[in-house]
Amino acid sequence: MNATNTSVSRRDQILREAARLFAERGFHGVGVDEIGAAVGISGPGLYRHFAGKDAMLAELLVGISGRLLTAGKRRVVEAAGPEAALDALIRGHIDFAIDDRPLITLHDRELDRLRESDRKLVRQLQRQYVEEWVAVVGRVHPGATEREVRAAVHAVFGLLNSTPHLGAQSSLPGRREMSELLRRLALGALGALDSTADWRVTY
Amino acid sequence: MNATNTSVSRRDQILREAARLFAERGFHGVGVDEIGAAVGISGPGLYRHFAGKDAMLAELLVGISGRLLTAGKRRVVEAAGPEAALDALIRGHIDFAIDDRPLITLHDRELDRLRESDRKLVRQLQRQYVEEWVAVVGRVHPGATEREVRAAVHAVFGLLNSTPHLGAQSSLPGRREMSELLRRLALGALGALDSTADWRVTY
DNA sequence: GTCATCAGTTAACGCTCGCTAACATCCTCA
DNA sequence: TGAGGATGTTAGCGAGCGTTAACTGATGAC
Repeated sequence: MNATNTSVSRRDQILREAARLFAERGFHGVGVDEIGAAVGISGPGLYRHFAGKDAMLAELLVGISGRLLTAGKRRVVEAAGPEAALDALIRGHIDFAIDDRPLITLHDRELDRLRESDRKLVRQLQRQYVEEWVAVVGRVHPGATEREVRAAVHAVFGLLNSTPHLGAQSSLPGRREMSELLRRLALGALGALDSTADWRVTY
Repeated sequence: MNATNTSVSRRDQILREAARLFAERGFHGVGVDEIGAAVGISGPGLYRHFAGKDAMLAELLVGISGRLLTAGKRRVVEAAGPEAALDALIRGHIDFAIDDRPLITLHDRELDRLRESDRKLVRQLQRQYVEEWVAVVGRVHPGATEREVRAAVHAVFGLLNSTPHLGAQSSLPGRREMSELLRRLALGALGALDSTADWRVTY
């Protein structure tokens, strides 16, 4: 039992360091020896915990996709109405983006390095997550076409996922301030879905 | 002269295919043989045109960064006022994002694979481009702090650069429609910089 | 007509990488 | 006590990589 606990903790430790390294230098740019060194063991020692380097990436991507979807679904059903659901989706996504920066980075960057079966699974989870958003945004902004909504949702993902790209500079807002700002920006962007015309001629 | 023209054209052809492959499978995930095959020659034949694989990536990243900055500066000085300058920056960035998808992808993904000198150069060009945006956005939305403006500019980059991530699905808007939508979303997001409070209590 | 240059080829080198094999150590528990 | 599983280690393999070397054919200049 204690051995099992130690093992799980080691696994998680490896996954966390692997995610960080993959995000920093790319999947192909990191060797198993480096991952091992990051947790204090040698490269081949990793094979006591994972079938291979691919398996680590697969577990990371399936995990983040699944958690995003699960949390998103829960937040939507618990919300009082569409506006509250949208706000909850935005807040939840921001928490993921800020707290799990490396995973968010990997999530849209290294998907093609997976075996086909894993890639299909991750794609399916991602698609369901997008659909969750599209349904909610479509109800909050009924004037927009579904194609517009779908593109806007992807664009808002890009907006919210921008945090990992700027590495902890001092000239940036703190966590709470950044979270609130991203939320306002996302709501502002989606709010533009309502105005179908008259955007060109203000000046 | 004719030989030089042929050579330049070949160089550009190689750069275009290399950008596409790097964006698809990552810098480390593409071999020189594949790049050569994409333009109809063998791997080592590339060394008649480039010093190495690194040099191709460097030329791509320096090129896109420089062109973004140059076009951005030109658009700002040619604009009638801050609002027009911001709109011109947005339109210009969208054109880059849509027309040079692979380069936009590489631009924020493979920067760390460069030699230090090249990386410094690209970073400097990127920073100047960001400053161009920050100055304009700060004038259009004087109520926001500079930290907010800076984070918002990065977020809008993420929004505008989201196009490359969705690969030409049929359920998406066409080029002109997508361009107009992205512009509205970006303006909507930045518009949220003006409302400092009262965003939480609408429902 | 010859010769230099350009643009390509194939062969091969040295290095790195993911992974396996074989062995060592510790912990647990009957 | 001692057998066995869990978790490491080091050595080494086989493949793939970027790059260089040596060579070949075409083309244009004098």
